[in-house]
Amino acid sequence: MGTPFEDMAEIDRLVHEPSRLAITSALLSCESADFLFLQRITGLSKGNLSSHLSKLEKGGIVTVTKSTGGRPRTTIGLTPMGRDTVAQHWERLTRLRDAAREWTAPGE
Amino acid sequence: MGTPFEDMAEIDRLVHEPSRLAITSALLSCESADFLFLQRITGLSKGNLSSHLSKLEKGGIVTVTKSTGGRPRTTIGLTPMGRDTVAQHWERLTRLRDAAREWTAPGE
DNA sequence: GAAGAAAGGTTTGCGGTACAAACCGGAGGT
DNA sequence: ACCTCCGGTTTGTACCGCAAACCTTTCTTC
Repeated sequence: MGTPFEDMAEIDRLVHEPSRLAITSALLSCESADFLFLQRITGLSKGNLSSHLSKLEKGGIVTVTKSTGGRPRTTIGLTPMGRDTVAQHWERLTRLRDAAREWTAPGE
Repeated sequence: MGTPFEDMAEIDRLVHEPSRLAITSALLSCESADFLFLQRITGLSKGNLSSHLSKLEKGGIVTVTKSTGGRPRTTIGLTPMGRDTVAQHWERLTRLRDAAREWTAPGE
């Protein structure tokens, strides 16, 4: 690991994207949530939420399971790896902010 | 303002982009920095740093001033508005993380 | 039991963006 | 005078997010 500033280059853009950061952060504190609930708290349209979830699923961050029988119902949860990834992401961001707080330009 | 989750929709993507978040956060704690210094701490290529700075300048976040006479030298600093924008950005991010920490899914 | 409305998602089209790599202009060395 | 290298800018391409159109399966109502 380099400085927090350099580290931003390695940031996971899959998670960093604002809507997905909201989704994954919401999922951090619960086992799972259903589609409509996520839609409500993020304010995203069905279409965009769906496409964000597909990307997160493809990236191994979340699992998306659809109920069979009755009205369709989709439940979303973080994978163990996803949980790690999101946690690490927040760590990096926090380190960056803290570094910015403490730091003054060298050579000045 | 809505919930921290909804708020992510309003996040300023100009500042949120990882490289630019590194740049602007670095600038938060100093009056100004020169091009090469920013390049060094962020690890960006000249080309990309330059293009990020142009976007930040166009968005009114930073000022970019070039020295005349002698070797070219470019100095970058946050505008007052830029300083506000970046600070607000961090506030939003912090609120999101804190919300994710405290929150458990309602109705479950 | 058939038609229509509607919930629950998916796909598509397009405008915008980041990054790598080519390019450029002028100062210093020789 | 030439060459080279520092300090940036421009360009070209591949990807990405968003809105809006589209699909599919379930309820409702007669």
